[in-house]
Amino acid sequence: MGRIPCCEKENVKRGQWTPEEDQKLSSYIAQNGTRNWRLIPKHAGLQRCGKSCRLRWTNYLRPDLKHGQFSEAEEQTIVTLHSVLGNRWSVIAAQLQGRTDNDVKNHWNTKLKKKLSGMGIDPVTHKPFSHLITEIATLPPPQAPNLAEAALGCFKDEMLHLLTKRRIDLQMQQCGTAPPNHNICIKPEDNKDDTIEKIKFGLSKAIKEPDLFPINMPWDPVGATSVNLDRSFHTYTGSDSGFHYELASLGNNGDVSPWSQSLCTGSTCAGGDQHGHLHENLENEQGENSGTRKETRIGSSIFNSDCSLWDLSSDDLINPII
DNA sequence: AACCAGAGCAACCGCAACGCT
DNA sequence: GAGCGTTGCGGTTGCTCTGGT
Repeated sequence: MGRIPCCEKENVKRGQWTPEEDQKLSSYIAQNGTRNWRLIPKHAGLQRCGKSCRLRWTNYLRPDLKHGQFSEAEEQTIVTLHSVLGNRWSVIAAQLQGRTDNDVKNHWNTKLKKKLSGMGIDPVTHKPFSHLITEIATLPPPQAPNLAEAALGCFKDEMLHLLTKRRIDLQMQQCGTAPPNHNICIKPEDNKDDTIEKIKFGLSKAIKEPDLFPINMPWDPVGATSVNLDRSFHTYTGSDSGFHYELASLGNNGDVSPWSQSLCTGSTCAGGDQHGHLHENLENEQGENSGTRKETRIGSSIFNSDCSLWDLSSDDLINPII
C-alpha cells in the first residue's frame, strides 16, 4: 500500500539486454559490487530497473555461472531434490554448482517434466501414474470420483503428452469400419477430448475394479509399475467402454536414462507412503514454523537419518540446506 | 519459400520475507 | 513494534529459434 514501485515504468528499458548493457553492468559490479540494486542502474548508466539488473546479473552475467547443457548427474540431482522439496528452485539450484534457480526451473519445465511423464511417472508427486490411480481406487466411493476428477486436472497435460509423444498405438480403426459397440474411432487430430475420456475411463475402471490394481504395490519406477499400467490398460481392450486402445511403449522401454534407475531405488525408497510422509513432515513443519524465512522452512527433518528416500548423501551436498 | 507449431530460454511480475530506522 | 525499502523467490509471459509441412 502506497509502496513505491521498484522502478518507474517510463524511461526504463525492458526486454532483451544488449552486449553494451551487459558490459556496463558487469564492469560496474566488478568495481563496486552489488550493494544497492536500485542505485546500480543509475550509477552504471543503464536505463534499467534495479530488479532487472539484479536478475540479469544473477541469472546470466555472474562469472561463476555455468552455461550450457545439464549433465545427467545434474538432472538426477534435480529430480531427486524435487521429489523431496518440490518447486523450491533456489534450494535445488544451490546444490548445483553454477546453476541458477531460473536455469533449474526452466530445465525442469521444458525437459525433466516431460522425461518423467514419458517414463510414466507423475512429475508432481514422483509416483507412477498407475500408483496414483491405485491410490484413488482404494478410496471409498464418495471421495474417489471427486479425487479422480481432480486428478484428471493434474495429470491431463502429462497424460496427453505421454499418449501423443510416446507414439502410443491407440489402434483406432477407421470411422465407419468398426462394428457398432466395438471400437470407437479417434483420429489423432481430434483425440484431445477423447484422450481425456480415456483417462477418465481408466480412473473409473480402477475405482470400480480395484482388484485390477494391486494395492500396496512397491513403487518401482524402473519397470514394474509401467508394465502394470500397461497391462491394466490392455485389460480394457475391447471392453464395454466402447473404445479400444493399448499402450505400446509406456514406461522405460528403450531410452532409459541412467538417472531413472536411481530415482527411487530398492532399499532407499520404501514406497509412496513414505514419500508422502516426507511431504507431510515438510508441510507440518511449514505450518508450525510459518513466519520463519523460506530457507529455514525447508527444515531439518527431511534430511535426518530417517530419510531413506534421500539418494544423495549429505556429504554430496554442495551447500548445506539446513 | 512461406507458414506454423512447439521447444527453449530470458525476462518480467507479484508477493513474501528480511533488515534497517 | 511499526513502517518502509530492499532482496529473494516462484510463477508466468513472451520472444527467438528450429523443425516440420
